[in-house]
Amino acid sequence: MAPHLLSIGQLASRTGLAVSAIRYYETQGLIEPLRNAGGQRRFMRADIRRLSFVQIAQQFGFSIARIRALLDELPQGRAPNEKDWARIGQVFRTDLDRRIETLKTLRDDLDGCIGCGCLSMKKCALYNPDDRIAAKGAGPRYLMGDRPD
Amino acid sequence: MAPHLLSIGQLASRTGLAVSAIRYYETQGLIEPLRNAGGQRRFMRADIRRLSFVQIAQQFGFSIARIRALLDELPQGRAPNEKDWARIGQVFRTDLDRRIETLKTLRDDLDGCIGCGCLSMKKCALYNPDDRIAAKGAGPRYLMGDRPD
DNA sequence: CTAATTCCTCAACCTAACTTTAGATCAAGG
DNA sequence: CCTTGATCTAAAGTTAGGTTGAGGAATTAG
Repeated sequence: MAPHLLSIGQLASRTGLAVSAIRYYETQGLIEPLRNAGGQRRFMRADIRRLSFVQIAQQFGFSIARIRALLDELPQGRAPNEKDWARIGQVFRTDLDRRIETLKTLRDDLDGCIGCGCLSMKKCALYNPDDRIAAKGAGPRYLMGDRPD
Repeated sequence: MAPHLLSIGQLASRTGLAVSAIRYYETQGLIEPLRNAGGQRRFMRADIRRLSFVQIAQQFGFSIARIRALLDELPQGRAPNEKDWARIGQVFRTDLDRRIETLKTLRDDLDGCIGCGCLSMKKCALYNPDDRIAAKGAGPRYLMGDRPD
């Protein structure tokens, strides 16, 4: 085997991924291995980093589709350099900040609720959280079940 | 219909849930409606709050199984009071705090990475995150694909 | 009383992210 | 050359959290 090419099993042990997962990622367009004469997949060393990136992104809660979009921004011809990866890191950063803020707001709302008995009263911040769940469409207007009238 | 009992359609419009979702929640043990003579479900008003709680808990990212466990702590005979709900609120609070901390750690690690070119270098905090992903078993030791030697 | 709703159950389908299985082929060691 | 282990494809199975549809019964409005 060409010294710089890896079989799927070798890539699996280098990344910690299951062989089946790597094949699945190929169907999802996250990697595009070469094939040898016998039809077996042959991966470049850069694919190790690429799949490692996939795993990190998944820890961050990104979907396969979103990860593919990020990977599509990497250069095609050359191996990605530090700046390429750093630019993607910035996307993570922004996303994490947003998620932390969301959770903090939720927690703070909840704090008010615990203090004031919100979970059964009419005025709590979770009571009419239109802004937070607006994206979900015509959801419940009065989450804890009390009526407006 | 008894004045204090609700049909599944009424409960659906009061909670914003789909009728099918309410039936599903019953199969999952989140609610146990009565049945009328004709075999149709009849819900108590307290179930409005119960299902509203389910929706809030889902916003918090809790699984059905975990929500069922929380609901199981509510009193059986009487309608839950403020203290009952507040005790559960405390569980949310603890969980949220833990998740915020996790995300912050991840973000701070990432900040170091962006600053130092981590995403392609050998020493970044994401490089060997055993502590963070230990629970996942024998995962990759060197996430970004560089070898230890 | 009749028609229109609503509700019933059961089974099948859906997305995401994979794993498992079956049967066949490829590659490498002795 | 032969055996063993790795790989191949395609299809089906898995878990979570539901939705959809078929065929039939109950309720409600007029």
